[in-house]
This record gives sequence, C-alpha cells and structure tokens, in this order.
Amino acid sequence: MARIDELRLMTQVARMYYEQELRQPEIMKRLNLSQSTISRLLSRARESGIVRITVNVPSGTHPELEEALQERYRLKQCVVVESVDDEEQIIRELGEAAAFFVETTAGPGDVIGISSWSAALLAMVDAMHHGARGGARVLQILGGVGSPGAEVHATQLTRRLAHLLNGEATLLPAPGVVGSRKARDVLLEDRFVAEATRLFDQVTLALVGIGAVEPSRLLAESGNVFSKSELNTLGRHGAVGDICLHFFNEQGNPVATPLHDRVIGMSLEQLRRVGRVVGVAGGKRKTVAIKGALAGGWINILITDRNTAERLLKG
Amino acid sequence: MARIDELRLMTQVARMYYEQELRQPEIMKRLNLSQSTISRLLSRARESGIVRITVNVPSGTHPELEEALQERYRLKQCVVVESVDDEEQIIRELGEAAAFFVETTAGPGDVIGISSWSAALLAMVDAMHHGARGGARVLQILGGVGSPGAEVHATQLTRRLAHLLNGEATLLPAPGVVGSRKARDVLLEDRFVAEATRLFDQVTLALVGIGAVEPSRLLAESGNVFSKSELNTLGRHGAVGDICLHFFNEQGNPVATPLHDRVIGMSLEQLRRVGRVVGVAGGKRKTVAIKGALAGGWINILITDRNTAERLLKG
DNA sequence: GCCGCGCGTGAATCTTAATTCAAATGCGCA
DNA sequence: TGCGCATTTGAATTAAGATTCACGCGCGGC
Repeated sequence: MARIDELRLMTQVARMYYEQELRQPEIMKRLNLSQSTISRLLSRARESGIVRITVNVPSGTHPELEEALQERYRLKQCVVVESVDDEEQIIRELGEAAAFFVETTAGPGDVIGISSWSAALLAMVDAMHHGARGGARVLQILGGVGSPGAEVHATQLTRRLAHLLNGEATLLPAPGVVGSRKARDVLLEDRFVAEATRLFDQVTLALVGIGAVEPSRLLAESGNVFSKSELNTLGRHGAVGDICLHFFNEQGNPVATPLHDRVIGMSLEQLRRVGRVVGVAGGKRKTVAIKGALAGGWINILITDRNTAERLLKG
Repeated sequence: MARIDELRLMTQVARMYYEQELRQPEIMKRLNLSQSTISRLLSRARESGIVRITVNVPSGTHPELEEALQERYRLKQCVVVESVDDEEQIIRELGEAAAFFVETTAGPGDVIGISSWSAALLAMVDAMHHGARGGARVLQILGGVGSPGAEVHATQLTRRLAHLLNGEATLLPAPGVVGSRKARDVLLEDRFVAEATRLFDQVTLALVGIGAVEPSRLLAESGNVFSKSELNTLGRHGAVGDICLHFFNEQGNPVATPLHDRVIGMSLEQLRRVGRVVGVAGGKRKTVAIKGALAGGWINILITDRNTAERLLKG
C-alpha cells in the first residue's frame, strides 16, 4: 500500500545512517521517528536489498579457502597465505603469518608449547617482532633433534620465542629421539626434563611443525636421526607424516612402531587435550602429511599456503 | 610490516561479522581477540574499503533531489515523489506522500494546523488511512474560501483529518477572505473564531498548500474570491504565490496589499514560529510560487514532485 | 455486530558496539 | 644511553542499537 512511501523513507534513513553516518538518535530528532522505528527501518532496508554490504577480499588473502578448510576439517581457525614459487619464500610467509597469529592471539595467560624442529617455526620466530603483549610462558615440547649441537638450536628457538614475547622459557634439555625406551625413561627422570614434561598438560597453545615422512632436508642435515631402515618401517606402516616425531598415516591414525617409545616430547594424545594446536606447514611435499594431521584431528588451527590449501580441499 | 596479515585478519573478521552475522563477543571467543580489537578491526575494514556499504536507491525515489533541496533551501526535510504526466495524478501522489508523512511523524503531542483550501491537502486526506497513531489535535488555520458552501468543505477537511487521526478538531468557522478589514475584525471576535485563532501559536505541525497567483482552478471554481483587479494588483507588486492567502514575491518577501488585512487565518509570521511547516505542492504551474515560499523560508518541509524539484534546483 | 487475532507502535529494557582511559612498549632524538 | 612521544592494547565505561513488552487498532470470522 504505502509501498513507495515506505521505500522512500527506508532509503532516506539508510542514507542518513550509512552515508552521512548520523546515529539513530540524531535521525530520530530530524525525522520525528522513534529510535525503534529507525532501527526497524534499517533492518528492513538491509533485508530488502536497499542497503548492500559487501566484503571485498583483498588480493593475497584467501578467506574462502580458510573457511572451506575450517569447515572440512573442523578447524577452529585457518590461515592461508599466498603461494609463491620459491619454497623458501613460502616458509618465510608461513612464518610471518604464524608470528602475527601468535602476537595477536597469545596473551599472558597462555602457556605456549613449541615443537622444535621445524623450518616454519624457525621462520616464525625470525619474523616475530619484539614487544608484543607480554608474559606468556614458553615451553619446549620436543627434545632437540639430531646432533647435540642441533639440540642447542632447539632450546635457542624456545628461548628466543620466550624473549620476544617477554615471557619465561621452560626448556626440555634432552634429545628428541633416543636409542631405546630405557634411555628415554632414564632421561625423563632428569630434574629439568621432568619439570618441562610436567607442564605439558598446562599448554594452552601448541605450535607444531608437520613433518613429511620422506626426510626433510632439515632432519637430514641434523644428522639423520632416523636410519634408512627406520624410515622403511614407517613407510611400510603407511606413515605419511609426524607431529613432534609421532607418526600417523594418511587417515590420521598413529603408526605404532618401536620409535614411539624413544621420543622425548609431547605425545599426540597430550596434544589433543590442548586448546589450540597450531600446525604450520606448506608446500607440495608436505601435503599428505598435513592431510593426515588434519584427518587425525591432531591440530585444530592450520597455517598453510594457497596451493597446499587447494590440494587439501581436492582429495 | 604486518600489512598482509592485518588485511587477512580484517577480512576474516569482516566476513564473520557481516556475512556470517556473528556478534563481536562470539568472534572474540573464536579468534582470541578482545572485543575492542574486533571493533577497531571492523572500523578499519570499513575505512579501508574492505567492507563496502552501498545504499541502492529504489526507482521512483529521489533522495539526491531531496537532499539537494534540503541543502539549498535550508529545509528540515523534503519528499520528492515521481512525476507523471497527468497533473491530477501528481496531486494524488503528493497527497499520498503527505498522508504517509503525517501518519508516520505526527504524534499525540502535536497540534496540526491545516490550511484549507488546497487540492493537494484534499488528496492527502483522501489518501490517509484511518487508525494511524492517535490523538493529535487538528486545527483549521485558514477560513473557508469562496462561497459559503465551499466554506463547509474546508471545515469538512479539518474534521476528516481529525477523525482519521483519532484526534479532536478545532474549526475556524469563517470565510478565508472577507470584504474589509473591519469585517475581519468583527469576525475575529466571534467566540469560535477566537477559540481557533488563540490556538495558532500552539501549532507544532502546519500543513499548507502553496498557491500560484494565476488563479488555480479550484480557487476559480470556489467562486473567484479575488476579483480581476485584485489579481492585477497582486501581479503588479510581483506576487508569485501564497500560503494561507498571504502573498509573496519571487524573493519570498510578503507583498503588502489591502488584501492582507482581509484574510482570516494564520499569518506568515505566525507560521514562521511553527516547528514544522509542510508545503505540499507540485506541477509546473506552481514552480515559481514554491520558489518564493522556499526563498522566504515560509515552509521548512517540502513535498513535491521530481520535475518540480529539478526546476527548483535549476534557477 | 462483537470478539479475538495479528500487526505495528513506542517506551523500556537489554544487548551489542564504540570509546575512553591507563598502562606498557618501541622508537626517535638529544 | 636515557627521555619523552606516539602507538597500541584490554578493561571499564558509555553510547548506540535491537528487542521485548504491553497496548491500541483494524480486520475477518462467528
């Protein structure tokens, strides 16, 4: 009935509100309408399409992929960075994104567990600014990997992160893999090691790399922790990747091998109890590993690159 | 620095807020950000153009013209209806728009003055629905024009409006123009006339037609209130139009003629003290008259048609 | 013709969002 | 190398906006 007049009024109010940026109380005065009426007119204007709100996706960001991954793999959050040709560069991008993520979302209440050894996590620490909001405790949740020297690198990573966040570091002064279950049990009794492992179940935010089974360069360079035969065994059991040196297959199920008992670090089960587990990984080589991690639900936040994201959504 | 990451975050938050329609507290939980931060990210997303809000103007409405007229003539409000070929039809449109305007913006606190005689105001009352929000007092602010019969029409208009608004009517039982100043003074002493005129300065919303000097058909039909010579006199003084039978020239200045003292109704000065004075008029013939009314500031709300609006903006 | 029913309204209320404020920090500059 | 300056942040506060509620009304069924 009063169709056209209503439209006119809706339009007028919408323009005052959205274009002239007048507040509802002001419009109320000017048009002699109650604030309720204005609010209702505005919502009808939105419904009816008189007012259109669009979110323009800036190039280089991929919210659709992020949302699709979240949906598909029940993730809490997901960050997809732009892919570039150079794999090194992708790692840097991932690191920067991860750094930003941690800087913006980690607070003084958090206990951040960081799993050495991962190129992406290293890049993250490199990209991080100092003086973000302070005070998160940083905990090393995996022993150093490879030669004793590399072990030091691992603790350095933890230390640097703690320093950058103005927080306190708790180190795990032990190798990530030892020769036998027995050796591990002995090390777990070490005072400092025990101190770190006790904190495992207080972790609120875990940062983990995702390893591909085909040995990554870094692992290799760190001294070939795993022998050829060990890798073969893993391969025969269908292992596609690892988190904290705990391996899983493409479906995400843990692969039980003797290796399991030789790792000093958080177990997958412990990880699963953590509120936010952030996996940082990208690149073609890692796709299957990431898929396994996602399928097993071992991470609930993923930071990856566009191409990998697309591959993860295809299969 | 963190440029791209910021963009990503802004986009993500914007999508959650505007597309998924999550509230800020919900986003806060999901993204581990404070509500303040989310609010700030959203306003930056709007500023930076990631979020774009547009108001689509429905066809048949002309907010740009309305705003231009408001700006140019210092109006409180303005309504521009679509122009059609048929002048009768325009009057009906104006009436409907005016009816809607009164229905939506007049409340129980209002004292509505209505100036008979105007085809547009007649159309307004015809278009009005019963049962709008109630209780405004309706006051006739101009005597009946023309033959004693027409006088009755005028009071009917007032009565009908009052009835439609569930309000009380106060009539002005007198002719709009009498033969002499003396005759007017006598009539002003009439008890009922005096009752009405006493209310003039309590009017909060005046509804007036705008007359062109070239006698409108209605005036003519109502019995040629003004003689040829009177019209000539007005013409010689540059009168272009009238409100409540008070004439003004193109610049809006009142035209002082003996007619002035023979009118029974609100004066322009009284009208100027009213909070909202709504002029309802359109059509080519009336353009100059409307311009005068606007120039003189005798109305502060205008309801007109598109073509007239455009003409008013040209000169 | 009278009685509910549903719609639409404004005032009050409650939710949501913006802003203020104080604290903490990096940075430029002496 | 220290000293403000300008940022940036979250908690608290204030402002703004959505919704609830009660009411009044027209309208259609009985």
